[in-house]
Amino acid sequence: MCSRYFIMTLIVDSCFDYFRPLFNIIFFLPNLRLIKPMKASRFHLATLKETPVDAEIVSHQLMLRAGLIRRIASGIYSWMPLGLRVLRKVENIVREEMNNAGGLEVLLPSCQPAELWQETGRWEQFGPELLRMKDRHQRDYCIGPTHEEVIVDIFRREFKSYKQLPVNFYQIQTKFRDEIRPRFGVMRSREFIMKDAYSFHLNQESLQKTYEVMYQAYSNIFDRFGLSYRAVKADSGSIGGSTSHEFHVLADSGEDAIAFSDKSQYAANVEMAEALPGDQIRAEPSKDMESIDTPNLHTIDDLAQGLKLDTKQCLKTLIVSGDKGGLVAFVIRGDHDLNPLKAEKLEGVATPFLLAEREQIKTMLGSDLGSIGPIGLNILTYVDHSAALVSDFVCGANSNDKHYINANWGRDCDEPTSVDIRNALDGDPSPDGEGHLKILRGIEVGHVFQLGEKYSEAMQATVLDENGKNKVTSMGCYGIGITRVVAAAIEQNNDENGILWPDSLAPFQLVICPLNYNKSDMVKQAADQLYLDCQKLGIEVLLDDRPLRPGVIFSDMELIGIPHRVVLSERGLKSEQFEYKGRRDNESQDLPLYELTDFLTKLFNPSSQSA
RNA sequence: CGGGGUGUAGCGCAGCCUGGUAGCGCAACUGCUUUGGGAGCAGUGGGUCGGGAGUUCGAAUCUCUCCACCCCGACCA
Repeated sequence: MCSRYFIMTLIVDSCFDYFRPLFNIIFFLPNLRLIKPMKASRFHLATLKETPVDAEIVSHQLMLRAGLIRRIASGIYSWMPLGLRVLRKVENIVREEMNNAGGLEVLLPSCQPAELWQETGRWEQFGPELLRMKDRHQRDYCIGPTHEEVIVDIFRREFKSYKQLPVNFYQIQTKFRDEIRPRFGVMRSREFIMKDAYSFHLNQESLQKTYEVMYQAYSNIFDRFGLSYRAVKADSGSIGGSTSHEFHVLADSGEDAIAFSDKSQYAANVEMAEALPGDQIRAEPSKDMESIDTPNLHTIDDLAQGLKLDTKQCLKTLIVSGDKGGLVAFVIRGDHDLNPLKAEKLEGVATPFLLAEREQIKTMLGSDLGSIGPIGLNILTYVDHSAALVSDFVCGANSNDKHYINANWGRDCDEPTSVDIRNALDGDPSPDGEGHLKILRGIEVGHVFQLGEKYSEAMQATVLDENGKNKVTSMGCYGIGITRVVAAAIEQNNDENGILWPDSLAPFQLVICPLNYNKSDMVKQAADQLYLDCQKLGIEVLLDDRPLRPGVIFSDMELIGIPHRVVLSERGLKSEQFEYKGRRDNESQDLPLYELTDFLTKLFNPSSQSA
C-alpha cells in the first residue's frame, strides 16, 4: 500500500546506522534530555476550551488554556508537564550560554537568614515585599527575592586573593517577591524562576569587561530564543551612576514603551530618551499678536478644533508645585506630553513632582487652568525645545476665556532658553545623531547591571591586591526572568488559534496527527513507523493517538502551538501522500510519502545532507 | 494599603431582589451512530451553594463576621 515509503524508511535507517555514533552522542548530551517522544494518550494534555475569566492578557489566557500552568494561590502557579518542557528549554538555553560566557553555576538557598539582610540594611529597607518567617526557635528568615547577600557571603568566605578574580557565579532559582498585586499570570507572579548571576572584580575595567561579555551572552540567549527583542539603556536612577541595560521582548501589550533608533543601536526607555527638537529653524513672525475670546475652549483639542488649527500650533502650559511653595510653569507643544521624570530634575521644581491644585492656580495666577500661557506669566517658566521653535502660536492669555493668537517668542515675550521636558515621540531625531526614533512596547525580561561596591562594601567582600592591601571588590549582577520569558514569548507570538512557539522553545517540535489511528490499521502502522523514525532522527515528536475527531486534535495542537504538523490519513496513504503544515502557514501541503523522512531531516537539521 | 467587584458541580454561568424539592451549557462516564476542523442521540455520576454565627417552622436567598479570589492605583525580573 505504501511500500515506497517503507523502502525509503529502510534506506534512511541504514544511513542512520552509519551515523549512529553521532546520534548516540546527541542522545546522551544532557541538555538534549528533552528529546523524549510522547504519545498524547499517555501525556497530560490539559487544554481548556473556554477562556478563564480572570486571565486578562493573552499569554495568561493561552497558558491556562493550553494547560501549561495552573494557579494554586494568588501569584503562585504550578507548571504542568507541557509547560515544564517549555520552561526547561528556556533554562537550558540560558544555562548553555552562561556556561559559554564563563559563568559558574551554583544553587543558593531560597530560605535565607535575616542576619545577612540586616548586614546590608535591606531587612528594613525591603519592606513588605520581602516574605519573612520565623523558624521554631523564633529566628527570622526570608524567602529570597534576590541573592546578593548570600552570594557576597559566599564570596567573602571563599575568595582571598586578586588572583582568583574575576569570577561570575550564576544560578537558576525560584524566588519570591510578595508583590502588592500579582497579575497577568506568570508575567507578574509572586513566585517566579530567575536566572541571576553575580560577578566580582578587582577594578572597574574588569567589571566593564565582564559586563560586555554578559551583554553579548544575553544577546546570544535572546537570539536563540527566536524572539524579537531590544537591549535598552535603563534608568540607573536610585543606585546612581551605574551602567545598566534592560532586555525587552517586543510585544504590543508590553508594559514599557521603548524608543529606539531606526539606524543605530540606540534604544532607551521612553521616559529616558532625550527628546530633541530636530534641525528645523523657527519661522519669522508673520502676523501681529491678538487677544481673542475663547469661551468654552479649554483643552488643546477644543482650541485646535475651534480655531481650525493644528494642535502643533498651540502651546500648552502646565503648572506644578515649586520647591519653595510657589508654582512653576512648563510650556510644551499641544501635541506633546510632559515627562515628569525630566521635569522633576529641574531647579525650583518640588519633589515629588506634583501638578498644582486648581484653586491654587486661580488664586496665584488669576485665571483658570484652560487659559494659562507663557506671555505675561510671572513665575519660573521652562519651555520645551520644540515649543520654542513654534512661531505664530496660540496660547492662553492668563485671563479667563481669552487666548492669544499669532504670539511669538522674542517679540511678544522674552526669548526662552529651552530645555528637554517632554516624552520622546516616534519620528524624533535619535539622541545619538543617527536616524530617527521609533517607539515600540516591550516586556522587560532581562537586566544587566554594574552594581559597583554597594554590597561588597556593606558586607566587607575584600581581596588582597598586588600590594597586599585589602581592596573592596566591584560587582555586577545580571538577571533573566525565566518564567516571564515563557509568557513574553507567547505575548509576542500568538494568533486566534493559540500559541505560535518559536522552534527553540516549543514543547514538541513536531506532532504527528493520524486520522482514525484507533480504527485504521494502515494509518496506525504508518504513524507508528513515522514516530519511530522521528525518534531516530532526534526529533522531539508528539504522536496524537487519542481517539478524537480530527477537528479536536487539530485545534488542540494549534492551541499548544507545536510548530510543525504532519497528518497521515487513509486517503493520503492510499495516494502515497502525507500532509504537512507549519503552525504559521496559511495552507497545508500534500507531499509524496517517499520524501517524508528526507523532508523531516531537512526541516529539523537544514545543514545535514539528505539520505 | 485605598477604591470597586465576585465566591453556587472540573470550567462558564442562572437562581438571591420577593426565604419553601439546587438548575443550565460545556467537560467527565456508559452505549449506539458519526469520523479531514471543537459531532448526534440516549443514559449516568458529580454540590457541606467559600467558612462560621444569627434571624426564621424553614436560608444559596435576609443580617453579622471571617476567608479567598479578581479588577483599578502606587511597586517590579
